[in-house]
Amino acid sequence: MPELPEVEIVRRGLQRSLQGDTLRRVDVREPRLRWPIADDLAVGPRDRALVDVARRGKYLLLDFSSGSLLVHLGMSGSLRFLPEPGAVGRHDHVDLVFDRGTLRYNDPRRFGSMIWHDAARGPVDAHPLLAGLGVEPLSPRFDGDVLFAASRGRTVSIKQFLLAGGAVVGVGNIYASESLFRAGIRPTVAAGRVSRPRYHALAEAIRLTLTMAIERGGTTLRNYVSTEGEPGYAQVDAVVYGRAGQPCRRCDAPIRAIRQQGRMTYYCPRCQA
DNA sequence: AGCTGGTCCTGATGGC
DNA sequence: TGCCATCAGGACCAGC
Repeated sequence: MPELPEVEIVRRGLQRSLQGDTLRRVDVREPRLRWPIADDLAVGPRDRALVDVARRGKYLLLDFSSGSLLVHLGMSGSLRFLPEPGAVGRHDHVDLVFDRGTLRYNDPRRFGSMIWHDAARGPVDAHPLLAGLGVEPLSPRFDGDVLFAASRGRTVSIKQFLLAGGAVVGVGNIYASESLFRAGIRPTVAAGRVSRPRYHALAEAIRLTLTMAIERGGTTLRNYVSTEGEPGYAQVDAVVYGRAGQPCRRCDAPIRAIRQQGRMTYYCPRCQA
């Protein structure tokens, strides 16, 4: 599934090939995504130039002068840039037709979303879906103090605390396990009971894990992502994720799998005290 | 307010 | 071989 690194790679690809280009038409073949695609999606950005492509958490923000197109890839969404549109395939739900080519949205599970935010309604950062998001993990503002401060008094596990996105965004299920392993923190410990020094280690682990994945992904994936078809690089490189019963790469103890809030978590019972 | 569990959906997987 | 049940997962949301 697209985690933050993949979304960031898509963002860069979009910027490279479509920035400055004019959107002429939106073809919606299947509006039933996480929320039904509204009619204004086809109207708001029409005949406008794509000014910038930004990212907030796992949301892509296609910024036009008239507003922003919010795109979330959900679990199985992907965007492909096609100079020539070609035949429409299964789950190809939306086409954004630019002068230079077509940006095609494909999403088998339809957990993704496409939402138009008109500039007249204020800055896109204030959009309800974005307003409550935590700090960007790759920004200079992100460090252990941010996590420490946000976690005081919280009784949920550190894993759930990370996943919730209120403190830091973009740490999905895979990277939560990976980062906690690197920081030597047990996923089940209450967020409010983790010390400041350990949060500093965790923040570094998160930054490192995500940065490495972006670098790796930049060479592994081309241009536009494809979530389907390509081997998930995150899983290929996983230290603990998906490795239940296999020896810890650091200490050889068998990796343990547990379920937290219905999500799988993997950790080393010896390295993560 | 914080926390839990439900929900959407389809492709992959495994048992029979 | 085919069919059916189960599961995975992002993130919002209702209900306590």
